Amino acid sequence: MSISKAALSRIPRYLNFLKSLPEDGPVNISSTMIAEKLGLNQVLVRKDIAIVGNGGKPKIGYNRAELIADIEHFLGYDHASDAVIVGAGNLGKALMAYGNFKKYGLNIVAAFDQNPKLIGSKIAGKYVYDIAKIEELCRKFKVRIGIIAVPAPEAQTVCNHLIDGGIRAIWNFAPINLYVPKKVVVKNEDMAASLAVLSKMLTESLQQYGED
Amino acid sequence: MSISKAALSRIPRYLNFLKSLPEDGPVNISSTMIAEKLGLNQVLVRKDIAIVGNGGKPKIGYNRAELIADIEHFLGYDHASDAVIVGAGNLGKALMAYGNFKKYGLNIVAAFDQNPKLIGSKIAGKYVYDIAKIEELCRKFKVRIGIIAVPAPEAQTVCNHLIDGGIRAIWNFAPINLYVPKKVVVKNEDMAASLAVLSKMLTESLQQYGED
DNA sequence: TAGATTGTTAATCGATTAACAATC
DNA sequence: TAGATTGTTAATCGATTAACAATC
Repeated sequence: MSISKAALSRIPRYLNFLKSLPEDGPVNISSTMIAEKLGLNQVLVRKDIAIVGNGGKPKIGYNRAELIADIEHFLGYDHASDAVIVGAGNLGKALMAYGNFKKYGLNIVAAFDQNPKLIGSKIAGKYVYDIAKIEELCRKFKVRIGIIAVPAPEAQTVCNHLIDGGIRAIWNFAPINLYVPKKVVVKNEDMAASLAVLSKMLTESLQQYGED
Repeated sequence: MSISKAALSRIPRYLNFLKSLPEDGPVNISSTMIAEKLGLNQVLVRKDIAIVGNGGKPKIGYNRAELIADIEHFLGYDHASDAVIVGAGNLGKALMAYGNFKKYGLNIVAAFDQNPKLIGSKIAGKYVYDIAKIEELCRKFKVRIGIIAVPAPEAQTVCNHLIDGGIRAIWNFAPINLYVPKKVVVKNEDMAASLAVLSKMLTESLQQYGED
């Protein structure tokens, strides 16, 4: 069954909500409830759940624990993929320290930086290697995912090295458009885009509800 | 003229691309070129540009400098909005050090943290205040945008304080669903969602192009 | 049985793409 | 003038929502 990016993006929200419910609360949960709490249409929620889980029961709803397990499996949280991160500055550190990635099926195995003061040190339990070793180490450990957390001017160079090392997916935090071969996928974490959307939402809200 | 979130998200990419062109290069640029470089449909690009700019010339294209100015104006990069950031840990620091926000029309005026060691210090030129002062200072300085960069368990509390302080837009980096009044807008920077999309793109690419 | 809820089929809506006229 | 490019109108596509049948 195929799933759209929009639908896919909602799945982790369902999981997050389901996990926030008290352990000793009701065993079952309805799509109506999920939809209401997350501000979504209930049919949409049911359709999304139909893709990831194996169904609920009319009048009963979905078994919460089962649904959690289904979503975690669907999202691959039960078998982590290895990743490397390039750039051990504030952003890189923040990402490594974030810690939740393992929960999200992403296992950061190493970091790279060009700063001699950082090379050889450990951050959040991960070794920081010389950026010159990207290709060699990615190949050696068969890593498929690279996270780019370097300043924009260095991002394309870093990206090229990652690809030379056999990386097939890039999570790009640098505010720049990367050029990659067709078989490499890029997901941009585009702060400027987010900010543009936030600004517009704010402007509309101020118009609709007034300044106070 | 109204603009969709999808279209809005593309606008900063155009700007970024236009600015990456050499200063002493051609004066004009065509939608065809922009579309090709960014991997978009050319009609889409023209429609987007029609919303933000005041037109190009058949056979000539768009004046690059004018288009840059139009986009910057449209995105509000020429009149910054004040914002505060809550959480001066790694992520908060990374966001403050990022520096580009001012370019993007966002002026971070202060940070808040609960850590006594940080309170009173300066990070990237911004004072870190006690988290207890959020409401008071947001009111005083009439700040409308709050950035949440605290751990998930604290996010809702912080959010409530920001709203009490008159904040109307929240940029949320905590992996949690925030509950807010109707007039407050929230933009989630949802890492789990991004990661889910990246994973799926990777899986599809591996299927389509093979493992190597 | 009656009501609540799931799941599916049809309708709607909005965004993207295609076709093409306008024009420098 | 001819060709390239913009800008607009129509067609397509996909996602969301509405209607409703199935069922515990």
